[in-house]
Amino acid sequence: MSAGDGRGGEPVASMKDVAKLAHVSVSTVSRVINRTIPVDERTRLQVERAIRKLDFKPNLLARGLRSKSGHVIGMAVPELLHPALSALVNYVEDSVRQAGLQCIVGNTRNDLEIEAAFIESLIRRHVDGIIFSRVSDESRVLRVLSKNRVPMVVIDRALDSEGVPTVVLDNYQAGVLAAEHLVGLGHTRIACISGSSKIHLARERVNGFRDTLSRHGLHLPQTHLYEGDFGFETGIEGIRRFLAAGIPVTAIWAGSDLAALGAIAELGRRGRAVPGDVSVIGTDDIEYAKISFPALTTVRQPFQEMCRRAVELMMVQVRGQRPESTRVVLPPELIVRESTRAM
Amino acid sequence: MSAGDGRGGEPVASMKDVAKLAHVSVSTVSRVINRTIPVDERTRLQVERAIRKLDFKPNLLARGLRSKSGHVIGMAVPELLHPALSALVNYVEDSVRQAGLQCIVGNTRNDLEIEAAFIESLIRRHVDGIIFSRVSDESRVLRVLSKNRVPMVVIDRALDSEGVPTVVLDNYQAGVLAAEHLVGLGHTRIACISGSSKIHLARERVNGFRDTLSRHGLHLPQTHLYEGDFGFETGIEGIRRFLAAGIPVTAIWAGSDLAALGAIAELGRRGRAVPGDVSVIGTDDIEYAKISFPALTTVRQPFQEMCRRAVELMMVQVRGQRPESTRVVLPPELIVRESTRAM
DNA sequence: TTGTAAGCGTTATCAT
DNA sequence: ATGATAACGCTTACAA
Repeated sequence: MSAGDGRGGEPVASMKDVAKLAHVSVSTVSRVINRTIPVDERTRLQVERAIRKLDFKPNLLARGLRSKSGHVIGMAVPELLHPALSALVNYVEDSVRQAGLQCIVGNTRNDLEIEAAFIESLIRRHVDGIIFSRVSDESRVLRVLSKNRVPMVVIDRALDSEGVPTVVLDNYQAGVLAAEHLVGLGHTRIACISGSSKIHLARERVNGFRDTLSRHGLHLPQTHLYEGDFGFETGIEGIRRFLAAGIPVTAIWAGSDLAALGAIAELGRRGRAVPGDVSVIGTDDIEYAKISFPALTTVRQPFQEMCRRAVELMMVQVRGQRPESTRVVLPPELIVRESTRAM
Repeated sequence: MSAGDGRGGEPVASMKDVAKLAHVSVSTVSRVINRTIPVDERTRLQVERAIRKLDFKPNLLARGLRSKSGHVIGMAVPELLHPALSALVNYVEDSVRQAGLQCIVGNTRNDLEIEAAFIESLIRRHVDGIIFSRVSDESRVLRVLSKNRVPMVVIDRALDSEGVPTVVLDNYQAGVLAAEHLVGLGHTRIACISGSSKIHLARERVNGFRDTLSRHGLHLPQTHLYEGDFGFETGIEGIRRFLAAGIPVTAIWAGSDLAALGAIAELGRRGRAVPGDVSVIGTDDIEYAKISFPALTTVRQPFQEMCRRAVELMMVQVRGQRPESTRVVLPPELIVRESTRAM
């Protein structure tokens, strides 16, 4: 209510103000800031003094409008509370920041409407690029892409169609690693809790797992394979099924750490100790894997590297170049902790 | 290399193109889009047809430049992999989206340099507002605030200084709830693993805890209080100290769920069952509290509500109003799961 | 080396 | 109800 109450402070200096104070033209100020064209030492110092004096900060909106790059990218994930996906956001943000840009992140909540609206907004905002995780609907994304030609990279879940640069895990190899670990520990009664076989990535993983068991003379019958999703509940449900069917497993591979954790919890509640009675190995290596008890043995997805490569792939496009490879496949890694044990 | 190889597609329609196609002026197009001034039914239809035909999308950069609102806010958190903080991002993003804006999120990594650079960028970008979590350095933030007068809200860790709108947990009450739960279960040998007493919020929590124990005729000696941080390792270290000192506790309150989980893991490795031998209660109610085994009893921090209120507090300022209350204090809630048990 | 001026795509203030 | 036209703050030919 008193004087000086209103917000606003000093009314934000613009290049014009700086120019006036330094007795030069705005273009000279621009040159000093962007170091694009050599400027006389003396005038440069003058301009820099004026900038400091006015605490001038270039307006990124104006710059973006003019030079067609706002130095922002968009990142869409289907779920922000999921530890694997927040890891993705974390590492993408890191790489993006190192490249000098910022990240608009959107949680699409696995909702096509929200996803579409978010992408639409990003395009209106003329972001430099978009990084996607787990796209829910291929066609929609591709339509957006073809219309607007905004640099785009898909991470973690590949689109089958070519042309959209993609970073994925070698999912078959993930299955191989899990199977070899369990077999190496002497297990023979082995089961698998997986994502839906409709999802390419889930199929690949199971194939690698099954093939490797076969190579060791072991069989993975359909009864020993529970297909749910990659969530915690799926782990619980998988154990319930196996127990209800009286299947005497001593080792289980889960297609996600969350499912593995669900399995461990349910086994515990049913009086089975992990790894005493049953060994459990997960997939992903989310943060919780380290801090759970028993700490989770898992097939690690190199999230950090995946994100680094995705951002790299995007920046190449931003610079107007064609990416060398349009599909980056990264190897998984076995991380042995406490939840698996020799028979 | 073939023709049509270059990127760009059709060269993005602008309002001018729409105006030309609809045989009207750009101002009319603007009016149709913003419904700010009544427009003749017939011309409106014409314009709308042209918009559809050209797949015109207003350029948010230009709009932001002109109307001084880019419909973006910035959100800074010190750590994106921490489940409590990714919860914050999740819920803030949700509320912000519902308000029709988007979120630029930055992980400041507890690094003052990064934090300062991020905030600086947000200001250059003329974001509508900034939401902070766990500010590392008060003075710096306040300086930025006073210079630029950008709407700002601090969440989760209050600044002591008045004037910066803040949303916090009633930390004293959190301690009260934890103590009452443990006392109600019949425990008398009670310890506490807390954050540094230098942090106001940690002190408050311990005060609530200690006062409540006193009210029940119990004492919390300094030996039964381990001060670390809010991380997993702190839980481990706390247990080690208690065990090394031969302190026979039967119940522990940890100042974060992460520390509680660390405590449970270390107890397990030392052969103590939870809740069989020792009851453990945490603070926060992160996602992992539900899915750990045993599921974690905890004092819940209402993250969703906190974020909703924070965004609300910010939007009020964005609209140029003064917030009614400059400090919102939300009550914690006791969530009983499996990790605590009666003596 | 420096200045002038024309945009970038909007919104907002005038007239008409 | 509609149309010129001037900003918004910056970059960038083009001149000087």
